[in-house]
Amino acid sequence: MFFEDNTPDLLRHLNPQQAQAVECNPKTSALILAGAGSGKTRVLTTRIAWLLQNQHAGVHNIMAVTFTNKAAKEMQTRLSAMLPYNLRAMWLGTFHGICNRFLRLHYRDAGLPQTFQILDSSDQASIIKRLLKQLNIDEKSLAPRTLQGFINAQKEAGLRANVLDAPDPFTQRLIKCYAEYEQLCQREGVVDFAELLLRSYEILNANPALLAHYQSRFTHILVDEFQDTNKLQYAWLKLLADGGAAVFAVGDDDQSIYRFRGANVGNMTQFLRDFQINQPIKLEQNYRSVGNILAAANAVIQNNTDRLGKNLRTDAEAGEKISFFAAYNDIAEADFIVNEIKELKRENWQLNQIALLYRSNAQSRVLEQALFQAAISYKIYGGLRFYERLEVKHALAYLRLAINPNDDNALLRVINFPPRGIGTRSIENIQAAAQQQNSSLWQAAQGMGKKIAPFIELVEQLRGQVGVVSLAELVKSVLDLSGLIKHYQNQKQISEQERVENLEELVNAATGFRVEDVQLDMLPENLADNPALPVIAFLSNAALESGENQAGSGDQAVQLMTVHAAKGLEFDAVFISGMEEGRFPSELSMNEAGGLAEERRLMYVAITRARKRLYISMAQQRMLHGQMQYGVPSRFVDEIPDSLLHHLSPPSKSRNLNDNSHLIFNQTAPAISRTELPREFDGFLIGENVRHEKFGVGVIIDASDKGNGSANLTINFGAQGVKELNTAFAKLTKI
DNA sequence: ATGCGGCGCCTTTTT
DNA sequence: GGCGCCGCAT
Repeated sequence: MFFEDNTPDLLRHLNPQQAQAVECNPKTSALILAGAGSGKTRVLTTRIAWLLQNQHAGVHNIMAVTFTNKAAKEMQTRLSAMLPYNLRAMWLGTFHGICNRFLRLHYRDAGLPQTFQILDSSDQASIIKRLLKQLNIDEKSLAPRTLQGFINAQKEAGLRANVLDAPDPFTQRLIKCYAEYEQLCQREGVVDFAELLLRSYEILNANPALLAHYQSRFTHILVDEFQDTNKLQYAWLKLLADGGAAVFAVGDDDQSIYRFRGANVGNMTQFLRDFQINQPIKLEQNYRSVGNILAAANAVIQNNTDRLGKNLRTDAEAGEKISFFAAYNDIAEADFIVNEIKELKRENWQLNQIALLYRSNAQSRVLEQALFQAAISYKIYGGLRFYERLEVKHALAYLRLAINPNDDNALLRVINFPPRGIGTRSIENIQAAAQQQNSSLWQAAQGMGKKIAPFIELVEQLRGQVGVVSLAELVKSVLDLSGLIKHYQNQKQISEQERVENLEELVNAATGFRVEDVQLDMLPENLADNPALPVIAFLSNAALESGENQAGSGDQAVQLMTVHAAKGLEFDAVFISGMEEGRFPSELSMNEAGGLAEERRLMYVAITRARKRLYISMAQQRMLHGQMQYGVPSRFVDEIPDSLLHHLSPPSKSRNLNDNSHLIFNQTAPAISRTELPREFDGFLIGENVRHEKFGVGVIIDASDKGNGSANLTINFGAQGVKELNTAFAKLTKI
């Protein structure tokens, strides 16, 4: 199309819309609206290859940004396979990874120590708790979570404490704490996730020469999952592209599910305006799902307004209908899923091609238990990841002290772990001294008593090893000299033995760690002569990539994860569990403006993960957070046309209780039984779903016998409210 | 000064 | 079910 096209091979496997996207004008920006399963990654990587092969750009002119490390790696792998070039000069990584590289390169401009550490969200939470204590603010009057959310939201909007103002005293106090937090982090040389971006943006903005350099270098910026960018990320991109770079943004407004952490779908329309793009290019051909599944996804998402407008189509056959199962309780739901998985296994479906999705991590427990008892191997993604484990964080804290003893957070974490007789009192003394002389805890702790001396000695010893011994040796030293490993070895419980294994695994990770391989996090050249380089790289890697790829994807195991975690993945068979109103959509989202629409997009993401078969299930009763919850089917189930659904009727206990079916009952009884037999009230059970001609579908949450054969039922009809009805008068049908 | 048991409170999604 | 806090025993 442009110039001589010497890459027909590249385009051969693309459909016309994909080819149009890949070959669009290399000098101007473009927005690609790419539906689920429409070949988004292929278009993105082919575009890069096309730019290079047609000499529209050199490798060093390209920056490619993704949100997850997984996506970055995937792109890296595909590009390496596609192209004969060395791609090292290309900046390819996550927003956070790229900004990390940038700040390490320009640490002086950024006003940071070269060895600055990255806080993950739990590190940030503990700093905030410490801060509140220091400021004498009661956690009840200001929840740490609230402050943490406030700080991150402000940073993501590009706002520093000194430009904020508020009329109400509560917000004023938040702003004050934000300012204190900034100081604290600065003093300790630590940087949270949002700070990586904000600081990068600020130094570019404040330094014309620097900005000009990067603007002329990066002539092509490609962005994946553009719908997930927040305002700050967009401003950063816009600043970088302001010298005339062509931005190739790929996204799907229907898959925007990270609004809660600042993602702003509005960036897509903003982008069209700011970069003068007439028409987005739409990829609407779906190559993933069978017809019925796609039809269900389209039907659900159509209930959202303000979409950019896009309808996926497929040439695939209709396939099977979507199975819907309403279980009596969560355990029965898990049993249903396990039985279906067994059946799939018999039909030779690959276990690792089966995914089990849920809205929140807490729902995984029951499913896990059922899978475990059925001896079906499974793999859980998310939840506690490797680098987030307590013992691993302890070990990393020692490592952080080894390169920066002024890291107060790290010091507090391990000064008395394993226990070495430094109690709350001593720590308070150190903190007071530090505050008085405006120094770090480490400095204040010098010469403060004989209990503390061995700890100081220990840290000094570790510091002396940095750059002298290998990274793996250093980690081993940490475990041995600190007594961490011995501490856990002395514990009797099996769970503690697992911690020993994790620590050993950490040594393995350090042994296998190659600084050169961290190309994705891209450590800059000016660090090369710093003896702490491997340690810094290792720690950055741990913070930015908290072990998300540790799962052996090749293993034959059912994949368990939240719907969020499933984005970007696909499976032959998918189970969406816990489809109850209030769980999915989550009732917490209902109070927020636009919350329901976001939940619906989440449902859209969940449905479109499935290639061939989709199951949707719910539990009328569920034990969650130690409380019994009663649920009716999610509204999202109602939004799927009935013609696409296949209702699998649950084994109805109430119907069978009076005949001799107790044998069947025993047979289907959950392996882990939680309650005795449910009691009947005029044929109804607590937790059962019923339909009332006026109030619609509800769930029985309480009942009492009237003595004359009828019963009073308390029924929750959701939006229609809670009603008390007598079975003798009300027309109720079970469903 | 530390360790441990009991009690009350919260509870979504993640780079 | 998990976590922080408190009070008591060591």
